[in-house]
Amino acid sequence: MMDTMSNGGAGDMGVALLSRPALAVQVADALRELIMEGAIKSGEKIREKELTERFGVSRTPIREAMKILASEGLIELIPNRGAIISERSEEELADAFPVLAALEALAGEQAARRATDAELAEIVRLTVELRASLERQDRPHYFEINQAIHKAILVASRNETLMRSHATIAGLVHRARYQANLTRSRWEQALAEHERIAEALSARRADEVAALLKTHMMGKLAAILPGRGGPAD
Amino acid sequence: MMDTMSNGGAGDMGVALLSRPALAVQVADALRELIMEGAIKSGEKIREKELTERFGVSRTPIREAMKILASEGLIELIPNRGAIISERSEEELADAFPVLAALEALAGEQAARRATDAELAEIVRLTVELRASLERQDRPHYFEINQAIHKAILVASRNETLMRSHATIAGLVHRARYQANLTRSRWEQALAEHERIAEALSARRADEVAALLKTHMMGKLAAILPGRGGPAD
DNA sequence: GAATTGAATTATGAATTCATTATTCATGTC
DNA sequence: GACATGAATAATGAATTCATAATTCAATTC
Repeated sequence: MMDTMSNGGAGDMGVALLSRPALAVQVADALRELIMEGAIKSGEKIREKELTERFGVSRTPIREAMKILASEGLIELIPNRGAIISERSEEELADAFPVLAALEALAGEQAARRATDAELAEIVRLTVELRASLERQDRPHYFEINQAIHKAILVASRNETLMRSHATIAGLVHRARYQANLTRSRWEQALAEHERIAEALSARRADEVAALLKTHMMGKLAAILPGRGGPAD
Repeated sequence: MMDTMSNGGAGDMGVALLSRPALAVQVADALRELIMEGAIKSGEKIREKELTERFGVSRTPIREAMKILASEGLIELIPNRGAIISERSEEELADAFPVLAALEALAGEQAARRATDAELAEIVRLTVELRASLERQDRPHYFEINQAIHKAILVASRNETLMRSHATIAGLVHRARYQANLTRSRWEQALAEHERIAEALSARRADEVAALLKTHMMGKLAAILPGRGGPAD
């Protein structure tokens, strides 16, 4: 027992001696990871006992972790009947994406005003790398760099509250959905949008960055749910 | 014991026979209420034992509730040292408001497209009432109607995810701050903005509603934190 | 043979207990 | 008299135990 997450001695990991996060938080992070990576399928029932065995801790921190994830909307808690991974209906996806788009637009707007020159240069560099990965047809790498760019914009916005909100919504729209439905033409279009975003960011044209990011995100939705993501929705 | 929140017999309240929310959720709601109403001051330390006595339940549901509130950012959990009500620094307020503005702008945009005619009529009616309360110099009533309008727009957006995100951020920027710093001229200006919003909504001019709401919210920030809320950030 | 009822099992909800970490206060030393 | 060290106290973190609700399965009846 106590295999996966030792909370015992002080010199366990060599790092994090000062104020280790509570077990419940560690469990929540681990579970979130599992859910977002799709290791636990949507609609699946979560039994506390299984998690107890998987993580090697008692039910108490597990239950606390479930409360956290439930408040984020990642799982659904049914009284006396345990938790299930929330199914994301098409409707919920169609709801979540505009919110994500609005948050990213704001991130871009604030990043255009607040980012350091070095941060902007890094985003430009990543965008160049993005084109390279498209030309190599390297989807996993494209995907990775794409994530990094969006993350960099968030960070450059210097808005902690914004980052938290974004992380929550992004968690709902988990990434499995992203990679699918990426046709070559959509791929090219997305890259062109990214290049315009990088350019507008470099010129610190805040409003334009915001508009471009919003369009970009809604384009993603349209690629995922054809017929629902149009700008007129 | 078991005074405030009885979870015992089935016929206790007559209502809610089917799947009563777990105690932890009830505690979380009650605590959230207390914090948002300012009954517990910012920066104050929360002792689990006090809450145990106040609510008449054991520490377990209390601790689960605290995890929920912490994940919402309402309180801060320090390992082995309990929780404190998060102080909102001016910086955090200045961060949170643009997020709130972006979310309300999206709500307005979607409401303009999705609201029923009846919902739009109700928002117009509330706006008329808003003017009446200004003319009566009835601040509490103005404040109440104001809240109702923003809520109505959120509901009319028909976006559950958006409503949840908004509620979380709105919780951070709790209402005590609102009522202060409302000069007569700012009051008049805010009302004028509300009337333009109602008009644009009625005409279903989505983009205009979004822009107006964003400006309106940033104006609120400027009234609260002079010198930080300008459109140029 | 199908359906319904009730007992047994299993899982969750909450309380209690145990362990560990902070904090506080007193004592001793410089 | 001030600071440091250590013991006592109190609070949190997690495990265990107890209670209650739901599910399952078998037996009985129609």
